Amino acid sequence: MNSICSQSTDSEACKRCKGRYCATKVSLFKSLEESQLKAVTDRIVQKNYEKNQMVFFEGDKSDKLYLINRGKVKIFKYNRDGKEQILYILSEGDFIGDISLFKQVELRFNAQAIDDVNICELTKDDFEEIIKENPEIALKILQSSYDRIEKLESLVQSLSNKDVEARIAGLLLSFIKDFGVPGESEILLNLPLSREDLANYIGVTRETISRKLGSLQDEGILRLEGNKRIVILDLEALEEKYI
Amino acid sequence: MNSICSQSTDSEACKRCKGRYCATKVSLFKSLEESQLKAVTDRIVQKNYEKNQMVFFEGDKSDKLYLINRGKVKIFKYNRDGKEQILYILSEGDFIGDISLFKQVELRFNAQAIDDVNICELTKDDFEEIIKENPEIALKILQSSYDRIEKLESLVQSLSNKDVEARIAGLLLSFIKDFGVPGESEILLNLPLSREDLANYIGVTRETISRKLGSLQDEGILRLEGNKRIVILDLEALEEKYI
DNA sequence: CGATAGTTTGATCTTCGTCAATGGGGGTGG
DNA sequence: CCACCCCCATTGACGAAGATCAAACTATCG
Repeated sequence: MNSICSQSTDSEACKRCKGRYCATKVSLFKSLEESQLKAVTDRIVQKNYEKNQMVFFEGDKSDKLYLINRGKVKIFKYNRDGKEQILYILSEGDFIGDISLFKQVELRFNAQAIDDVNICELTKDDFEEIIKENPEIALKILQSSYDRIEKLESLVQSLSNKDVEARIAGLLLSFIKDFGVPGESEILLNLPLSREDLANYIGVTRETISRKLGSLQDEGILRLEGNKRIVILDLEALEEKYI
Repeated sequence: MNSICSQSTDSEACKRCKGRYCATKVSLFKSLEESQLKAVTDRIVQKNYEKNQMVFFEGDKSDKLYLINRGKVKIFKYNRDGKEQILYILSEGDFIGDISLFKQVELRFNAQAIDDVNICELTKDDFEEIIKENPEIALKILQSSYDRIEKLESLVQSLSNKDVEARIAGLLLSFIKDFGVPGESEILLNLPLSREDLANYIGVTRETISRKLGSLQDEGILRLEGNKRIVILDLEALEEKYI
């Protein structure tokens, strides 16, 4: 999912075209024809959220579909001890809100912008209208809900792992898959999350993350560059930690 | 989901009718008319699995839909340290296999009978045929996949809880919801799982489960009756532990 | 260049896992 | 009908690993 639209020029274009690009970007609408795409686009309202701003809160009435157009959004709940448990990191092309469209009336989690984020919003009614006109979208929703199930199952798998090092390895590997930039022998990883968020993802404290990343660096598996960049030096060794 | 068909008489009927009852029992097929129901029934193959028998294995080719007709089935994976991580407990009326029907070719988890189990099996091809004839089933699949997502999200929530007592409380509460029999002031809970399985569900050891259940008993919150029965004495206190 | 939020490091405490021994209940065979 | 056995659960002692609290450090941005 390497963002064309995250370049500034294109995001300019996005504004001009009133969200058309974001509709094409979302896999849900990829199959639509030009005219239908226009119908979707006309119903979309674009919004910008700046870094750390909340997109919605747990308990909010769920009456919209949110399509991520640019940036990243973290979806999380608070657990018993008041810490965030991150469930998903959504990027460009992903969408959320669907679950509640057919069933729930309240959102079951919080959504917060990680970057500066541009989101296309579609009301529940409009969305259902679109589905009626294009029933094949329902199948795509099903598809994407399976993707979500898979993500959750592997998160469960990871959380059930006692060994914290294995959990971190798993987290890094999944980030590499999503956001990694392969070099000649190394892989550059621009972390979308702070240490604290990393910790919240795999259910440990930020101190533990620090220590474990430190020891992975000592072992020569990776190199930490500032707070937001990690260079993976030995992918195989990292995979070994996870398996 | 209180089982009519788990009574012996009815399960006799099930055999005679060649699976018709199991088709009606499954929410997927509830909307079907008599004639369509018959079409489904004719394609179903019933199988019995005895306690602890495996229904399928992770990595098996996924070419069937499994509808639970009687009994309970646990769905699990093995994690890095070789222990089971239980993902779902399926009972009568639930089904599994759907996820792989449209996408994967390999099952991503193991299924094992907890009780003596009766399962109706439907091939992938037959199922797709049925969906074509009854498109409204697709929507039900979507619905049930949302249910699954909810289950997983709350499992994640629970696993991310450091406090083991809270995790156990959460597990008990979810069992109460599914299998609890309310009395006058107490709630009787017939556990579907062994101590070891309970432990595998929330990612701790069986010894820890024993100790924590013991201390909940000491606090007067519940009473242990043998290995498979728990009487909940103070539901509010239990909920307090979870919140 | 300085302020500040985020990160790392250290020392101590708590909790759960591990290993080993004991206990009990249900089913089977005498 | 009882005794025995086996499986499962419980209990105890100990150690390891991560949480917590506190302090030092550093990246980043104005």
